[in-house]
Amino acid sequence: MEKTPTVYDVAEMAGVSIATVSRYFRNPAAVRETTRERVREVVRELGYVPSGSARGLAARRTGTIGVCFPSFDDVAQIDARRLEGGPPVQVRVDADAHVDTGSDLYIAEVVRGTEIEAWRHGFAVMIAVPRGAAAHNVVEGLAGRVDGLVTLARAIDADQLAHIARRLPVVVVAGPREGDVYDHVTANNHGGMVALTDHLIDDHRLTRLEFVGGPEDSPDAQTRFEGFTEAMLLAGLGVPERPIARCDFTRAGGRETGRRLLAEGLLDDLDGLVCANDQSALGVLDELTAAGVRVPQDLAVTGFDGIEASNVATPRLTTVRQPMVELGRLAVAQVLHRLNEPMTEPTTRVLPVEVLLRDSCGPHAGDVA
Amino acid sequence: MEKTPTVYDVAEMAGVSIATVSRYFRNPAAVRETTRERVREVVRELGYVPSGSARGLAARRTGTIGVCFPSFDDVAQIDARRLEGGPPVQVRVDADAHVDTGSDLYIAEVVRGTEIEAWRHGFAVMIAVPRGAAAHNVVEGLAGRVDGLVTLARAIDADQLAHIARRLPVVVVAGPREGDVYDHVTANNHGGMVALTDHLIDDHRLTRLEFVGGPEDSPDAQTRFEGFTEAMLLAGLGVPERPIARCDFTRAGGRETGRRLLAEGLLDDLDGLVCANDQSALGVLDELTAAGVRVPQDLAVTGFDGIEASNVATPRLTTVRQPMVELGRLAVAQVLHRLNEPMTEPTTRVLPVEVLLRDSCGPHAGDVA
DNA sequence: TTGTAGGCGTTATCAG
DNA sequence: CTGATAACGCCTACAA
Repeated sequence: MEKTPTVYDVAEMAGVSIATVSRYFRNPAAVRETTRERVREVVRELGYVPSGSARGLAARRTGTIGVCFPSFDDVAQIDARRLEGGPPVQVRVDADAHVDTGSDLYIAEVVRGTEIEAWRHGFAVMIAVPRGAAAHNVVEGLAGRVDGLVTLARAIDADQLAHIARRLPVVVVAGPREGDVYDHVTANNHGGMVALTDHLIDDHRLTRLEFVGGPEDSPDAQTRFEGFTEAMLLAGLGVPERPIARCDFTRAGGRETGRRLLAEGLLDDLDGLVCANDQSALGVLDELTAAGVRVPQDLAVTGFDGIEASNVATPRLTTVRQPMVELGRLAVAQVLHRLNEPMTEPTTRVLPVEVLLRDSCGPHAGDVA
Repeated sequence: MEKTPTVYDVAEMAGVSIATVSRYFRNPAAVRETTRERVREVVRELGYVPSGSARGLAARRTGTIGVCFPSFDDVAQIDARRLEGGPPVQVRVDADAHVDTGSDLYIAEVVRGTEIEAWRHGFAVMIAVPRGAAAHNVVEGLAGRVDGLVTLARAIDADQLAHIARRLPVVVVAGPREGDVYDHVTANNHGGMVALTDHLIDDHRLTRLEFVGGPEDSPDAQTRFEGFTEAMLLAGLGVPERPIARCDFTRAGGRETGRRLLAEGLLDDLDGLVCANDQSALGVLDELTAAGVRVPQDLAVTGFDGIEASNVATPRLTTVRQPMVELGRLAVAQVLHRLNEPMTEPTTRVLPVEVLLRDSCGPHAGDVA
């Protein structure tokens, strides 16, 4: 790289002041056409690119929204994996359908939504995953570089969240928790789970249902469980005190759970397994299929989220679709809103969900339109 | 938000100089324990967060890597879609397995890789999608805010790429093009496609094969086509001049292509369809299945990329897995490397691929280990 | 329409 | 170990 040119270099070479160069970028209409032309020329010539840092400092805003989300990938494993080596092409029979890429579609979609909405408003998006020992630094660095922050549940610890929320608008993508003062954007987890459970009970006549939960500290997982129990209760069925098992929202975790439930014979007199999310449901499905349990004939299985994999799995997974892209969009919209209206009360927006009846809960004559 | 505190506020309240406050963050070891404690206290008290802009300006580096990628979502449609409305829960039978979320798993995985590698080096990642009329501004804004840039193929036009590459390291995730001066990171598209085609020819005895291409301007799609023709040529088979069809790498595009090929009877005396990527292969598969064409019995279909959906589709799609996460990681690693060694020759790194033999090309006795 | 000048909040160098 | 004090590159009244 050549020495990076600045406004001064451009101004000098174009024979104008730095103010004019600045105007050329911020408000071209305020610059005479001929002058504009001259500046344009020099900018090309020099390969000038305005410094975002300088601009951010002077304008007191970065034009960037931060997005923070948790990661389930194993740090140590990342470190270990080599970036190279091996033959250029390897051919193998891939008989096992159970690959876990570690990717999280739900997060990817929400992030995509944030990018879309940010773009619509001329903002950029900065992503960060607080993992490892330096997690706090990651978050602090992010907070210092953005005008507002969107965070998924459990990505930032409560203390630090409180700290940075004093400086910039924070919107949490997940249900609010007790005494929580942030803006929230969430899907109708409760209503979706009630409707899904009702369907299993009313339309499929299933009565012996159990719930496979998510992480203890996930408010969404908790809300879904409550929706499940409420539907059971209202139907006059036995209400489980707690999930029959918990897993970490990953497919691998779902498989592990599936194996355990099978091994312990916990599935023997059960009609259905309602899972807290798709990935774990798919993992459970993997193991059931491998063990010869037929879904949905022997056991119904349902998920939650509506990721693409749930739609192409065999059997296709009945689930509740969250509007993931919209969650991300709305979160950013809310950040932007609060940037303008800082002093209004914290709000919680609940987006509608869609119960998608597919094959893993049984056949559908014409249940619903 | 209260008035944002600065180093000056912290320094004054802690009874130290701003230099010490700065040290507290950059090099805590250089500050006496007792002083450190005092500063820490005030930082908490005030809710102080260092300004990334000011820091970036003073330090002449932002600690951020930019990642630029194309988008296939329709801008007008985005604008139109409402963010709210509708009933809180909707229940419907979802009989059609053919949903296209518009998400691109390939990109999501590459981005995940960039984030991981950036994190390993203490960098943040800023993402941007140049779409719409302001595409140039998006890219320029990004370029001004980062220390280096990773771009996927076709995200940035050649002129602008040349412009910003004068100011910061640029790494392109895709094969190099004629007379191209950037660093590149790519998968072994050619070798992977040759090996896959060889497999179809040698192990399945398929001879009448056609290629479903990608976008005209995709170097990767082009390279894959060349791999295909090379294998055909070496096997002494008829070599198509060009792809039998082209589509835009999306599942919807694949379906459209599938419909056209079916309608025009182009599939009638064919053994197999080699597609340029998974999404389009899945789309083609959707239509074939709907039309009663049995895969692989009537026609073999293969993909390229190795996204998760290819693994759970019915039939499971034979494909070539690109190391997507590694592509992203390596791209960032290369940006970082060039940040230190600016004057070395442009390099192209080709990462190994894996041909995954699954069900969509026919049964595998024990072809390969 | 254009120029002047005073910040914006850090980092980094150099004394002490 | 700590404190002054220049940069750093741009924005934005205010003036001309």
